[in-house]
Amino acid sequence: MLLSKEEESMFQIVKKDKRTLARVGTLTVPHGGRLETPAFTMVGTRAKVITLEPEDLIKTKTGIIISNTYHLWRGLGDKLPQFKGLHDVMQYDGIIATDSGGFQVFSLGFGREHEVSKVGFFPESNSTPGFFSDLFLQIRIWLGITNSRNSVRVMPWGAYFKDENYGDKKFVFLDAEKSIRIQEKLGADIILAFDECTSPRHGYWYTKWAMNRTHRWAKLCLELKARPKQLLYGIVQGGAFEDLRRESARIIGSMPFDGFAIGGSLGNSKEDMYKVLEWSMPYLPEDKSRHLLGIGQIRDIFEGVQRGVDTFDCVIPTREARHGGIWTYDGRYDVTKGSNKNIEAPLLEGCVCPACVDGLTRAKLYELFKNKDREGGRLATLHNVYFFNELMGKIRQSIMEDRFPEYKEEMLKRIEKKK
RNA sequence: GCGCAGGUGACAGAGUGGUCAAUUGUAAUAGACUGUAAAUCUAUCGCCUUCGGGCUACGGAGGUUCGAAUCCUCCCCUGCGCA
Repeated sequence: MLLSKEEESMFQIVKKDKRTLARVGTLTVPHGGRLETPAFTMVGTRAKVITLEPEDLIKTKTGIIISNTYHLWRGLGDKLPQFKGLHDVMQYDGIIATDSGGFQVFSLGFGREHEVSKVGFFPESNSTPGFFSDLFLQIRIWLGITNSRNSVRVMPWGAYFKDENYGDKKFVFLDAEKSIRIQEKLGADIILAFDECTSPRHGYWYTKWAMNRTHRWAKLCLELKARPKQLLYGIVQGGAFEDLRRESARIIGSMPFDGFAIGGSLGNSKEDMYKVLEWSMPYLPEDKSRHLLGIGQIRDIFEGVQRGVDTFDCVIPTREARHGGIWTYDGRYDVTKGSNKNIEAPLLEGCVCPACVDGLTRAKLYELFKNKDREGGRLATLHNVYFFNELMGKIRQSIMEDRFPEYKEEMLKRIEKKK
């Protein structure tokens, strides 16, 4: 499909909020898909949003999905060359992105060793490692001496992942080139540069060195990318250190990527995370879309939009659904709690998600969860996914109507008032 | 009536002289989940507590022993088999 002149720019700003950096935009990808932003990306790591069927994606108004290079690559093994492409496999016409595998460098590596998520919360650890501690760590990694939980070894040229099927003996290797080649084969509309996501517990120096690797790899990804029909996004790193974040955003932001993602360790608190956004955003071209990787809680979505984020992705709506967490405009509740046993009401009053419209009640969903019926997880996922998509629509609408800050305040008050 | 086999915390089911308030699983309750090692994980789960400990507990009643859920006696109950 040929793009008209006005569609040449892959991202178009439709409306800018006057009081914040929030904006409504349209993201167009080469295969023809279109997305109104701000939008939430559902996570379908292994080419499937867990529990959902193709028709469910349409029913939940899901406009964009992100799959994962590492998991698909490992999962497909030697069947990768025969892979028909994500749109085919998922039977999905919306926009599909693939993460590069850079997050697994962290999640399977120091995420496990440090037992943290990328937004860490450990107020007790007030001291960050110093230069020599970081140097020592860097040398240990290169020598392959890390905690046994850590199954990744990052080298200057790429990352080695322990192959769990072969004990500790065998490693598989992923680098910028391989990640790009796999992502081209997977055939998403948007692909991401291969990066190294660091841990919130890494010190300044290690974070800086990792950031420099990410920058080198970013340049490589740009040079190696062959397919014009895929958009390539660069990833800003730099942990929660202001000068690193600014440097990374400046360097990545000046490269000719089609869009930009903010990744990474986002610090030790929500405040850190919001600061990271504030430090990075000024260096990212305004006319390119900005994605906040792996972020997801309702408050974070509002704070992100306020600071200029266009797209988010997170497992929260889908994973929490499978665990019984039901999202509503009055916060989240756990449908597996006994208090739901006799509540003959929709999951959310007035909800028009496919599950609620079908007559699902809290009591019925409670029962499905108690019976360990997988249908429970599916129905809860339908609801949450619809809810998140609907919420993003309301956010877009509030920006269009110049009342985003008020809407944010009202929503956060409602959503966080509980308990 | 005789012969076996049993009776353990909400349930299932370990334990057969001390380290047992009693393994484990389920249920229950609470919590967590942020580019999916996750349809998962954690905590609590007899009563009281100044968190040191105290008290009541393994069908019931006695007994042996320094010490019993564990051994003995009697009783009650359940299942299977034979009458």
